[in-house]
Amino acid sequence: MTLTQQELPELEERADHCATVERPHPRPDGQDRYTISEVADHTGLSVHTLRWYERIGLMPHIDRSHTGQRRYRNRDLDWLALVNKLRLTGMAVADMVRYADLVRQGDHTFPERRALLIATREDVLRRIAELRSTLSVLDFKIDIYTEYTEPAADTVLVSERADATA
Amino acid sequence: MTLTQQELPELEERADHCATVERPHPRPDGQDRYTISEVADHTGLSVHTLRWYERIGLMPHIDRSHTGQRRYRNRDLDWLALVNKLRLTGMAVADMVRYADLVRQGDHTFPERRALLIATREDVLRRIAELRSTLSVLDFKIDIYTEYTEPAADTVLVSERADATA
DNA sequence: CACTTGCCTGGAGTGCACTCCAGCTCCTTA
DNA sequence: TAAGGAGCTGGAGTGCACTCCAGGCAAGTG
Repeated sequence: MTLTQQELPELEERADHCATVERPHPRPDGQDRYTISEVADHTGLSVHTLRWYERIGLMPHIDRSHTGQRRYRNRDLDWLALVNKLRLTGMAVADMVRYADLVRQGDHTFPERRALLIATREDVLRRIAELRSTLSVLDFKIDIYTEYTEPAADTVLVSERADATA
Repeated sequence: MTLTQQELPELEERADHCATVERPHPRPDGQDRYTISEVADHTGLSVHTLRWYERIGLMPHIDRSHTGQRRYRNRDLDWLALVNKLRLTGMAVADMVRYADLVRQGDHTFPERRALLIATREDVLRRIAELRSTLSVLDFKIDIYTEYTEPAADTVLVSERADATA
């Protein structure tokens, strides 16, 4: 409990930071022709995964060099950043492919895209609520274990037992 | 952004609610001998999953009826509630089994259990931060689509284009 | 008594999201 | 020019977390 209160500012700060400070592109537009391994380094995804994303239709068309090697652009990095975020929220890859399809189909899919994002947003809110609830449980149990493993010298030991499920 | 601010109270409320209002046991201690399907209904886990959890060592010993059928107790429901929460945070089943092992080994594992919970807690905080960051991105994109799909009658249409990765 | 329902077991199967492999081309460096 | 390294493809393999199946037992119902 105590810890939850303590951490709130930390969370806010992080969220704001991530929202406003976009990681800049490694190279400016015009000189943005990244190899697959550069993109892997930048995004944290493996080269296997990058090729696989393309196969399943999760990526837009990727430019190729004259020898057929992939050359990613800054907009591809942006797309991958979004995919990465959605992935971390637990969104299924199939749903992301659905969204990619909508983008490919053109501007008339704006309402559908919007609906999909709003549904995702609701889902993210639910997950945050779940996590905060879990955090309370963890703090409760950690407090109990702390009492048992680090009893303060000037404190009378509580006779209460650590709860059965701890 | 606007929406994020708006939702904060909702999140807090939910977290507090889940933390403080424990769902009571369906039956009081002493009359708590639930069949596997009752437990499945209560926890939302399938009977398959419940049996599988037992097989892999994620459950403590479960009582059996004279005919060999499982009879779960209230403390088993409590344990499953914890497992369910940890599962929703993305904790690997193998890690939960590790924790269950520590519980089985007895009180001398208190420090190790505490360390494990603290590590999990850090992980949960990271996930919450990620989700909040994703939320910002979603709100940003939703705002853009809202402008394009529901332009207010008294508002001049902005000429800015929806960003490329939307 | 037959029938249905619920539970039991060990083991096989499923879906997802990667992850790796074999065999190839192309380019650079010694 | 030989060797090494990065990239290419289609397809096979992996690990996780379930999910289902076959075959059987026990209790309740008409």
